[in-house]
Amino acid sequence: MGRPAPKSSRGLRTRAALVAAAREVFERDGFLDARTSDIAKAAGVASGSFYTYFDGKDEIFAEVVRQLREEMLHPHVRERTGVDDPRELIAAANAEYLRSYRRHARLMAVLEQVSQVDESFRALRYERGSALIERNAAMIAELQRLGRADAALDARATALSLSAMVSRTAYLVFVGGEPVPFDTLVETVNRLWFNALRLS
Amino acid sequence: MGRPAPKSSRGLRTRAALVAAAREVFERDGFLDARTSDIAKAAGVASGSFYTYFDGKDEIFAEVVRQLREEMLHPHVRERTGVDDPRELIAAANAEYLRSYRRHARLMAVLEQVSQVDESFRALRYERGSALIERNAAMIAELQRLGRADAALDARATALSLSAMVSRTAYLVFVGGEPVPFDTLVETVNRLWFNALRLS
Amino acid sequence: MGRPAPKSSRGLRTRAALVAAAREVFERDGFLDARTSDIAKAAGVASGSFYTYFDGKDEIFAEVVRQLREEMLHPHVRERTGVDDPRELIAAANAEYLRSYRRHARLMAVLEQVSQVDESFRALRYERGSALIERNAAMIAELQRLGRADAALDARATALSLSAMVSRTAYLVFVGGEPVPFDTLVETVNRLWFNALRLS
Amino acid sequence: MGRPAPKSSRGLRTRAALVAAAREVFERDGFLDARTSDIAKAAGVASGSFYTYFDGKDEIFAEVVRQLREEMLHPHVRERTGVDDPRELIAAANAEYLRSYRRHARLMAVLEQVSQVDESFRALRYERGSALIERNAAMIAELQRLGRADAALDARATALSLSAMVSRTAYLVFVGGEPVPFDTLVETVNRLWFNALRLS
DNA sequence: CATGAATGAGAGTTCATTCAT
DNA sequence: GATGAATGAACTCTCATTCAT
Repeated sequence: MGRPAPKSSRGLRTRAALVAAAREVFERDGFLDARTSDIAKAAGVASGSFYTYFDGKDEIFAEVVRQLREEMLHPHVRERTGVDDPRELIAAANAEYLRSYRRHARLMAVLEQVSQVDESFRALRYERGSALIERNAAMIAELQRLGRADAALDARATALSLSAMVSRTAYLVFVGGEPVPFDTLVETVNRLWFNALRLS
Repeated sequence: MGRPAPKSSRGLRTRAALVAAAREVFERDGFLDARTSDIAKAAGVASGSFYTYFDGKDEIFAEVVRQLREEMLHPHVRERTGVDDPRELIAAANAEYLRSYRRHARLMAVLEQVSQVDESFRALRYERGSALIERNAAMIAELQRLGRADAALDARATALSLSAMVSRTAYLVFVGGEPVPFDTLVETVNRLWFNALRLS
Repeated sequence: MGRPAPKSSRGLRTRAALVAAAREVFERDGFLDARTSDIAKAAGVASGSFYTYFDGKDEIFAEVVRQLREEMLHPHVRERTGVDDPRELIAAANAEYLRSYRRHARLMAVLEQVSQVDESFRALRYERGSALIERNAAMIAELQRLGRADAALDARATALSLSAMVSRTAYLVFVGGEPVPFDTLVETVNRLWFNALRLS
Repeated sequence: MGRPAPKSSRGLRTRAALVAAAREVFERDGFLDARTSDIAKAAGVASGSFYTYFDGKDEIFAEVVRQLREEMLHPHVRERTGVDDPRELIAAANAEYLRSYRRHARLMAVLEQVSQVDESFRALRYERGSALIERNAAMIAELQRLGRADAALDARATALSLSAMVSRTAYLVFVGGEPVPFDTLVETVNRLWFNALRLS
């Protein structure tokens, strides 16, 4: 699956140029209207060269998303070990997520579009991929066990709902243009989490 | 814009058959893969007859959505005058919305898809359509004024976020197949609203 | 399988024009070099109209071959009941086949080409399709039983070989241009059959 | 025409590897579906290296066929001098041909395919190549002159037909899978020759 | 001599929309 | 009003061949 990786540095450069061009084209045109030939042109290569590295639009989009994930996860998120106040943890995660979303809003919009169209990209969305929900559910359950969160809530349904709330609101604001200032958004979302969980 | 409404009863019947067929086809194939010729075939008319009544796929989809809104709003929602306990009001609205969503899940999925693709359908979604957000925001502000809801929350951002939470979670469960029992979903969502607002 | 049959007489005409055009194009260009767009153009219709009636080159070629078979089998072959001298029967069948082959030489050449390329057209060749071999084998076995043909021959292998001889020689002469006069060809082939079988 | 023969032993090795690889690829994929890049890959060289030795697919195929002819003709055929019973000569030639055909069935199938597609390869086939037909015709004429073969037959047409019979039947059995045991095939073909010629 | 990336013309196919009957 | 055939622009993907390194 997928074309063989380039063996020369020239190939490496061309491939990278294609991915960068794809990102631009996807952001500009959306997934459906993007044409492989436009990506090739934007990368400054012949249309056929696209197929030296990718099997089609899906493949290169997957690569773009892979890069996006790196950019959204790497920075600070996991490195925040040592923090054990759940409020701080949640607040930091939300803020980080919203900052990332804002930075990559156009691409997130495309990802959202693709998720609706292509089953296989569903998993890449915030609320589902990578067991984020499960991790949050576990955290909530633990807080409930410690008597620090509302015990009447179903941990998993709560994790799902609150995560959905953050990602969806981010979409409505950064992509949909709902007029909410960034700081207000972060504060509101955080406070809603705390209140919702009845975090002591 | 739009084709003239049919005058004969035969024309009325054909038009209705097309709309019903469109709904089936959209539910089965999604918006993008639905072909006008398939809709015509499903309605038992010639492909050309489609254009006697509609200008294209968008037009007939708009009609289907118009019907959907009728079905989702009419029943009991607005008629629930006289109730003034905010908890009951919110709980009833959420439950009703989730029930509707479940009933029309396939079409809601298509609507979601279309929203991503076609700018002009964005407005039809739950969180924005018909000033629902604004009404919720007003309600929240009123509760805050009465000292019955967390005064620290931004009313509009809160209305937006909580509405987004409900609709997005509905999507994840009813369309995406997230395994959450219906009653758990309703209870969780309601409780999250109450907690989030600190409804006294 | 296959596109729906035309429902109007106009459609019938267009379909027929496409088949006729296909025959010309196949005879002129061979199967591999024939383009569906050329067939459409030769039929005087838009390139897309081709697909109103056929799924692709294979489909229309199959239709051309179907017509060819009609033309090659109908005329006199089966109607020659009442003849029971095996020599006459064989001679008549060979002569008829060779006459047909000569008449349709160009198309037979294309059919030969396609048989080499596409598994699914193999069966259309003379030596295999339609149990011709089996019928000949049965005839040979019967003659052997009556003591009128060389009993030492394997009936089926003989039928296969002699049929192959006729069709292949026809190909070499009518398509390949081997310089053998028609009458010489018929006489030689007949005499070879008689001798080979030792028909008394 | 054709690229210059390699001078270094390294070049010699590469060229030989390409020819061997070509043979495998042709047998596996047929002529039309074989890609020069696959041949290069199978030979363990870069795709561009192919063109150091050959001008294209046709060229290397010609080389493969040249090798095939060597293998099919060299062994015993010509060395059988001293035999002058025509029956033995014919029987030996047929048996040898059929044995060779069976051994190289896959490649013969490809050769057959190519003959249909490429004019310039027609001449390589059994029935025409290298004056075999003419030699057979001369032999038949001689036998007729000696009164040992049916004088009523046209010598050349007969040579053509009987040769065609053998090669075509071989194709049908070894490539087409017609169920005829090898020994039955040889015996039948031989006896058909003898009978057909009325060899005394 | 070997490498492997780059090229780009070209063919098949789809389907929304029109319109003569 | 209904029919259904006709249209044709648009886009993807392949692969033999070249050539700079």
